[in-house]
Amino acid sequence: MKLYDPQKVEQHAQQLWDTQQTFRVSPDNDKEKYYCLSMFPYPSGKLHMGHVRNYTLSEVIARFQKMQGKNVLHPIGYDAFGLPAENAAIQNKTAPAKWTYANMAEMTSQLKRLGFAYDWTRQLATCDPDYYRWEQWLFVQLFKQGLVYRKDATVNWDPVDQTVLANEQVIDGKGWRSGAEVVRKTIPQWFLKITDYAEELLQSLDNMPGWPDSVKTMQKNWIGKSKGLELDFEVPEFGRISIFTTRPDTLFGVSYMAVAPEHPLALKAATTNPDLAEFLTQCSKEQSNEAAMATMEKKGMPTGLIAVHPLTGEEIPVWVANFVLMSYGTGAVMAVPGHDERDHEFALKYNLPIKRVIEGDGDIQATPETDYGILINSGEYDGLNFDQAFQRMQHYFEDKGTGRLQINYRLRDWGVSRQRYWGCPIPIIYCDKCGAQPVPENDLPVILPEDVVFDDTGGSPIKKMPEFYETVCPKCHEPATRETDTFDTFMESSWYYARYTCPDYDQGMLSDEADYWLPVDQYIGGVEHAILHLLYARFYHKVLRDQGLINSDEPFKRLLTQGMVLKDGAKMSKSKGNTVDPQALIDRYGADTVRLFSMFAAPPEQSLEWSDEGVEGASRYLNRLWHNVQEFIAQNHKVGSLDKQNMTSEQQQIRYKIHQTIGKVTGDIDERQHFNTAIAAMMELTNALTKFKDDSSNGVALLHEGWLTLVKMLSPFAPHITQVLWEDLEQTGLLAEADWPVVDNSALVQDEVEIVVQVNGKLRAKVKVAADADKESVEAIALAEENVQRFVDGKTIRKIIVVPKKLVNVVVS
RNA sequence: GCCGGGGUGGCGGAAUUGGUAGACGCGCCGGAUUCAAAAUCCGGUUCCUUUGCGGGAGUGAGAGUUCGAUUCUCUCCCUCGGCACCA
Repeated sequence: MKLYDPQKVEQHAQQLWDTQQTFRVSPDNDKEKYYCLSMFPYPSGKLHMGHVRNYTLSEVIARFQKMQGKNVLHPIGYDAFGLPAENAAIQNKTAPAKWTYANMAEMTSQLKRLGFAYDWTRQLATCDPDYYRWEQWLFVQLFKQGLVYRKDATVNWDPVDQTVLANEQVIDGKGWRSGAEVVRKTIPQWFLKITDYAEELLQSLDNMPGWPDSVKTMQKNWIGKSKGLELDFEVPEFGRISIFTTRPDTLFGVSYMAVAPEHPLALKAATTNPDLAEFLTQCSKEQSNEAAMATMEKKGMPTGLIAVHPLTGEEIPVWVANFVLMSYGTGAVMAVPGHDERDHEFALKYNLPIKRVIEGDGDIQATPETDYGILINSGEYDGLNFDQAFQRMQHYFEDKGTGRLQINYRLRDWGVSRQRYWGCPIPIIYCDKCGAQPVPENDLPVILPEDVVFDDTGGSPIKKMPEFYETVCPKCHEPATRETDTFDTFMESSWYYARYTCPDYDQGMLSDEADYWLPVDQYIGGVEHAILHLLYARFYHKVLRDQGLINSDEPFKRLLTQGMVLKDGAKMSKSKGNTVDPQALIDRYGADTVRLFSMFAAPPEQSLEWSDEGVEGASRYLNRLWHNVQEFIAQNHKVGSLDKQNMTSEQQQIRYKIHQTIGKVTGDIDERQHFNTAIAAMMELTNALTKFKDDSSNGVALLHEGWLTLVKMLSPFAPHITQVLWEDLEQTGLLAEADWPVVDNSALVQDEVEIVVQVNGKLRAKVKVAADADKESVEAIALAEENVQRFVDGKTIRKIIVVPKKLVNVVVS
């Protein structure tokens, strides 16, 4: 009998797919298309188990869909720009490009060794000028259409290295290399008007049944639509300032105002107030990310300025507060400590008045009451509820011209400028006379020089390369300066899924083929991308649609968010030293085992706890399968057709098991996407077939059907071993191109079912009844059970609940 | 802090619509095979109690709804992910 040699088996199968170009696809209008995609990897070095898991998930779905007869696009590429390449460049004294290309080559060979069913002809890398030139082209179009603008924004500045730091490079408020205290610095940067699409991005979520509710909720909250009033407050010594509030009903409870440290009012007041100026400097050293803002100590300082309450005429102090965000609303808020948590905390700390203006009987001085209610202490507005008060105030301020209805979004415009080298150059030229000019389309792409040297500060080399940034103005042809910032790498990952449909097209960003394949039918990737990447990609898709490049509204029909791969309860990482190298496992057990284990260990959405023993188990299972099928083949039976009319009870049972498993596995892959239970069901079938010893003609026919069915169903998970078993079972063609098995409902008919008998909800017996037995006879059979009688005897039967084909519950007292 | 997940045997997990808690696998225990070991095969394996049949408890903690709750509701604890310059 043939022995199972994974390395030999896998080489054989991979060679077949390679020479026959099995997974190369082109549009075919005779077949239903299916586009299956995993989030592409950042080429950080070698593959890690998270990659293996991600790509095996899309692999199983892609191969399954192909066996359903669909025209399946399953591509792969590299998200090649990014910070780690620069870090490696500093550390290893190599150019980021060199490091990146070497990593891509390494990872490609690993992906090939895993036998993934990719169309390798469509491979792309985002650092390729043939890719990013179209990103630059799109940016120029958006620039011309006014969807791009430049404004000042905050960055982390390392004053020693004289460089901008990513949030990740700021550790406890200090630069990661220099250790210097990082400060906030404001510099002009480019923005995409994603907020123009906020409403559509929000509305479309209601029409995306293929996305997990959790992701849709996160995006909804991220967009954060809120309806409120924008109100103008007169500040006699400054002018008018606007605030945004969702709670105008609490306007009479305002006891102070607060503005962001970057607010013009704060800056002006600081010019004559050294203490305030010092406070603003302090604020500029605090981290500006949202988590830090929310958890830091709330601090403030009065500006000395007074605002006039628009309804009562009362004078209220204007404070600067470190928790007010310049980037949300107007950068100024009215503070109602009686009915807002944060205002309350601040008022207690600085001894500001707390007023009750919503009915209630708690101690408002001790605890704020944030629920809606009936207005009190609000003059003519007393007795109104939230909606009434909102409307009357809206009308009042609109008539006066000092307030207006305002829909606000928490979502901010997308800042795309990065002061980094290893990214796509922003195609802009600055001219002293003509201002910022887009690079003419004929001059695209602006190519990033790849032969560069990094110094120890980590600053971008192209900022010191006159041969890169010295140019002429495309309008007046006078000497001008090229933009040296590059794009946020989310720009590349926002449209790569579309470029896979036509990766070599050089006449435009996308060809007609895009609309054949798009939208992506199944997208798979880490849950950590639930908001940013997925929101940016959705935005980009709508932009591409509005440019007339594609005709769908959303990029990803169905989304599967996979959990992380853990070892010893922690995320695998080099610094923790708890990584597992998939390559070593492939060398030892083969790709099929690694793939099978990664699918079997946990359902895809959950985190996966690594287990060396579990891999051993997967390998053992494949060995057992191989052995059992080879043993069946070695017996050299003549396989005839099944005589369904004359089956023994055992034969009926094994046939039931085969077809029940087909239903289970198909549903688990297609609908539930719980691949672990699909594998468990196949293991059960393997166990059942192994135990089924029957040399009769029907027995052999059933075993043949069973093993063949199993080989087919396991093929998306373990395509190599099953391809060889398929050949050994004397089947023709490639298993990857075979039809998926279909359930024969006649095999699932059962005359008898087992039902559970409970007394007061506790299991007391199991009985077999006819499948079509009526309620009365089921009750009678259940009550006749000896162990049921023990618990019913001497008590009164209150009622009997019968769930057909499942259970009987006798309620006694 | 805010938003979104997760918590079930010794371990990974199963229970799909409120209906047998622990499928499948790992580990462990016992047996077969072997000169011996590895590998393989067979059997057992939630905990407590019982020779056995059986009984009791049990899904992070506490309450609630229900004939019946791992599943629904509320409060709390722990943990993971995201928070806009990591990708």
